[in-house]
Amino acid sequence: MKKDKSADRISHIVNATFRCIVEKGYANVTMNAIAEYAGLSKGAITHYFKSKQDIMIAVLNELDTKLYSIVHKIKEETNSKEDLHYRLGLSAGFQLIRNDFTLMFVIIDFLSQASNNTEYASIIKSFIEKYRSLSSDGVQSGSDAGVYKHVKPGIISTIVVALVLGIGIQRMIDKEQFNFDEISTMAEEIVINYIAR
Amino acid sequence: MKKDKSADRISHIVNATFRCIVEKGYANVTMNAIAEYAGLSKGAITHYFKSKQDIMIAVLNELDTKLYSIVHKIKEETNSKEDLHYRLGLSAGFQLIRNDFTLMFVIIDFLSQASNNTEYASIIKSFIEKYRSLSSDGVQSGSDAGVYKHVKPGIISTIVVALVLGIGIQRMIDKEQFNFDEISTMAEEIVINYIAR
Amino acid sequence: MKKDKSADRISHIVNATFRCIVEKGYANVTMNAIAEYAGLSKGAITHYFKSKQDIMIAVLNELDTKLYSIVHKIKEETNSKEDLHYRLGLSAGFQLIRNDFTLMFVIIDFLSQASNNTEYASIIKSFIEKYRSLSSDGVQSGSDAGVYKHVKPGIISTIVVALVLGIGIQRMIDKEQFNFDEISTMAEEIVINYIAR
Amino acid sequence: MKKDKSADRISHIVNATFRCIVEKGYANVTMNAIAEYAGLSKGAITHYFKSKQDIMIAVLNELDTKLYSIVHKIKEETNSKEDLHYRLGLSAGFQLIRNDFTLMFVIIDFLSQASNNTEYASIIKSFIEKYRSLSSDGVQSGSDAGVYKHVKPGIISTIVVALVLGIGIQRMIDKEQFNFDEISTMAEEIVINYIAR
DNA sequence: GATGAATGAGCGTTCATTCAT
DNA sequence: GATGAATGAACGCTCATTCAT
Repeated sequence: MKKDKSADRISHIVNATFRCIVEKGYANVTMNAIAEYAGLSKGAITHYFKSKQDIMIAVLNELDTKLYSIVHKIKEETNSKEDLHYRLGLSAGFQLIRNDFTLMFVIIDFLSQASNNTEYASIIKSFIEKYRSLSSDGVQSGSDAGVYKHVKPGIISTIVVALVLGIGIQRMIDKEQFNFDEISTMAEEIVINYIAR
Repeated sequence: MKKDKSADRISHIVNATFRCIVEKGYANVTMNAIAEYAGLSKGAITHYFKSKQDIMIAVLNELDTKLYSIVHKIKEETNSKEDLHYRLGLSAGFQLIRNDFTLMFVIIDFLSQASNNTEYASIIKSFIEKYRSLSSDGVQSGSDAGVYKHVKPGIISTIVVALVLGIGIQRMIDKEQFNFDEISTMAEEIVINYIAR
Repeated sequence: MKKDKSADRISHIVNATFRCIVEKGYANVTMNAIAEYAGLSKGAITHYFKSKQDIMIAVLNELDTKLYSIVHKIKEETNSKEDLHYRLGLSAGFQLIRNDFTLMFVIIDFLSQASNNTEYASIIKSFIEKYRSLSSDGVQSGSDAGVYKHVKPGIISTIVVALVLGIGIQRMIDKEQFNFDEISTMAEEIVINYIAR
Repeated sequence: MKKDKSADRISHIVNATFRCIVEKGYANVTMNAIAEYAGLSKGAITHYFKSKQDIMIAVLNELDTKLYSIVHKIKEETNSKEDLHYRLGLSAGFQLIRNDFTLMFVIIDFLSQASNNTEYASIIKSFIEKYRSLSSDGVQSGSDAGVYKHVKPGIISTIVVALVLGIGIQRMIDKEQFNFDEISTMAEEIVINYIAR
């Protein structure tokens, strides 16, 4: 029971920190701000996490887990042979960043830290790889099922991930004018047009 | 002559700062670090730039200018009707980030700051727009020349930019294993396959 | 109880700063110096005050409060109709700066900052006005009681304050030789000679 | 001839610095600001003065000289036995600060520095003494001439100076509402009422 | 003479971290 | 468990002063 309470607190702090990053940006998140957002004292934060970096890693892992669960859910849903779109995982990715506007901000924030932080780097790398792997598996299965041409799944999946990231970034910059739906639909069409028989 | 010397110093500081960002990441660039990289005293830096942010904006503008000049050069080169690849501007983008490994790091760094810095945001936005516009023009002219299908150039160009950014990011994360050439070639093929008659 | 401890610390810092101003002069008071005088770290100071200016304003307000309480005390004491001296408030002012040698230093220091700091200016103005008002009331009551001639109390009180400030400044400059008692006695005599029936 | 040019430059710099103090306050005067006000380069300033403090001392000396010349002029004018006012030097002092609004600011600025700067202190002291001495002489001569009572001139002159300083300070604080003329007239009346036969 | 580039000490302030209570 | 007082290193920046040109 105590463990659960502790786990709750930890999760509460992680969520507060996530909101903090979304609103202020990674660089402007302070321990004070996290404490404020969490409605706890500064001391309480350091009681559960030994350093700021530890909190950030927990946030990143939480993000990874959240995204993975969505990815996994989609994998389960796309067993129909005809579903070319879902098989690719492109729609899934677009849906992800479409519904949560803040996701790209946080990903880019961590990405920019990753070059000087091996721990961040490896979590991000693993996440990207998991997503590519999902997409790759989908392509392979589509290929095996005869609905896709014979293509290298690893290459296609990289392109799929690139489109999600690249389109997400451009919407980030362009907020108001970006026609997300039209562009994401076209991106899917282009890829499927290439690999579909 | 004196003016030139001053301009040299300014350019020297901007370059030092760029290297600094590449090696340490934006967040870890300090005035002290810039001074060290530039081989000058801290005071000398503030003699030429009134604030750290001013240096950063100069770096970003310099980056913008550099990229634009390459983009412009490519525009001049692609007057042959048959050159489907260059017309799109995809090859150009890939070449850019292929040859300068550090470019993506710096772009992502500034991008992550942009959400809290309108000045950065507008420079980045303008750069992305310039690139999209180049690509868009290429698509339009290809369309007019009858080598491309009738497509919305604005959409295609967004996808082109997305591919360059998204592939660049993945190489950034994957440094050693990423098969940049194979992936970029395939990305081009997919897009051209879609729009070519 | 905890609150009291915090209030103690704040008061401790304010006192340390006051001593600092007395010994070094406003312009030479640094956060480091305040911390040293208070026997705390620099960080501890900013824990209680968000800026140096905030400390200074606290010092000035404390000064104002201290002086006002003396002024008030004197007001209570001067209900005897015959007490021409106390009624004016001149003796009170002289006593004030006579007993605390450092007072004039600090007042002049803040005064010199006031032209560029509206917050200081308004606190000083309010203090001066409170003192003039006390003096003015005394004159008026003396006038009503028939022990003073009919004079404009507002003018007399300004002259009273001027004498306290002007004599205080000259003692400040002249430290050793200044015959404070003889001069202040004569100043009172001159004013009382004018307004007494 | 060269000497004169140099003297001109020095005087030019001193004047620029004086204006600088008036507009910004002593604490905010920088070498850069002086150079700007003087329309010279920073190097030119240090060519004529070896340090910032040296310029300030020159400004203070210039101020002393200016004031002394006015004081001296008045001394010459007040040989008429009947002129009780001028003899005291009170009118002179009031005229001085009445016509040049900025004078009190600068005097207070230097005064606040004086406690930690013996050079400033001695110049200010000497100026105050010169003024007291003038007033004192006037009182003495008035006493000898039989138009004044027998009083201690040293004491009266201190009170005269106190009134000028104290009234000047109050006008400084009160800018808009201060009724300078009425108050200064009354101040004179009070003193003369006391010492006149 | 005159310039302004360059220096570096010192400023106010921020903030992750420690620890007594 | 929980607090927030306290620390001190590091930050961006200012500015009097020096000195090569």
